[in-house]
Amino acid sequence: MTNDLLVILGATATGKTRLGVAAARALNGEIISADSRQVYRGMDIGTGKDLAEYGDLPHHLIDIVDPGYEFNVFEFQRRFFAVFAKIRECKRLPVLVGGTGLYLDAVLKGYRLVEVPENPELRRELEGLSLDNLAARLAALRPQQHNTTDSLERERLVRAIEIAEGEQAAAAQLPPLPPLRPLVFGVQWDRGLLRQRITARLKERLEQGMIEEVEGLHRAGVAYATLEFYGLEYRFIAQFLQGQLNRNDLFQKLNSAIHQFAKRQETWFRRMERQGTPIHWLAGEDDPLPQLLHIWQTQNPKGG
RNA sequence: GCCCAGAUAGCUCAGUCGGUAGAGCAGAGGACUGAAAAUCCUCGUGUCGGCAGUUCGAUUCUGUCUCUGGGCA
Repeated sequence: MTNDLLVILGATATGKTRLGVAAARALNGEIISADSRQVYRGMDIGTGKDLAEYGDLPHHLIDIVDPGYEFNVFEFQRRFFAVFAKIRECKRLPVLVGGTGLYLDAVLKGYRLVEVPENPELRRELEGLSLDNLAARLAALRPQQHNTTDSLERERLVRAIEIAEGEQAAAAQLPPLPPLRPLVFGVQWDRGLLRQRITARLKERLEQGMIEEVEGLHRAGVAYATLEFYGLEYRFIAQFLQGQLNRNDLFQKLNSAIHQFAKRQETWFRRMERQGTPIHWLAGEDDPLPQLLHIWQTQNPKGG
């Protein structure tokens, strides 16, 4: 009972925030966000924070770092378990809501992530090596890499080597993660309808000043390269602001990039199911709350 | 009304010196453990506008019709 966790996942624009808030209200819960971009302060319209929807409902892991900071899965996992424990102490129900598949899996599958502090000795040793040598060294430690930029930037290469070596050293004495008893729901739409919603939402966001938001972040010191790495609205608007895209291309290209993103999210969720995480799918077209509560009640007969 | 150029995958177009065709984009599927809204992989049969002619064989040549641009009246 004390390890209960309600999870609501879904692609972008499925309405999972609204459902999460409604469910948390009904079940005496608090929201924990699993969104790799809503952690950043000031990135509001572009990440679809919907802050107004929460009202007085406590919500966590939103607006916790400044733009430019490189947040990551390890930090997410650590902060999640800290917040989870706190909410449980208050005898409330943690409601994990989000669409970042990697983050969801990090807690649901209990990724064994080791804290690897900076290693000055190793850094000194790597200082003299060329990029090629660093890349070779990383490749030896970790045969498959998933991010080509890791081998193009010195700073990231060094950090990647540091983590790979630190992992090997510390994996053995990793403390176990607290057990969870999750019940996972997914909000789902017909793909064509979801695309229509995304397009409509993009128009609204542009009218709400999304371009000005990105402009402001850049003026406040966030480099265009960083904004571009944040992807989607931040990437394409940064390109627009630098004169690389006209207004029409901004809309068209960003729009289909978000469509493609939604598809990738759904691919991840399907993979989660295949790998053993049961997901109760709810149709976004109908009001999914009653069905969610019904299933929740069935799984938790004591009520609560 | 006349002249010219088009009509090929959902869209933009390439191509076939006559043997039924291929790119980009869109779309679909997949991978994924320290920036994951990132990064990467795979997938292209469609009356080649309609009809008729030439030909063993036409999307490709010829005629004609329809439609779309542009020009001249």
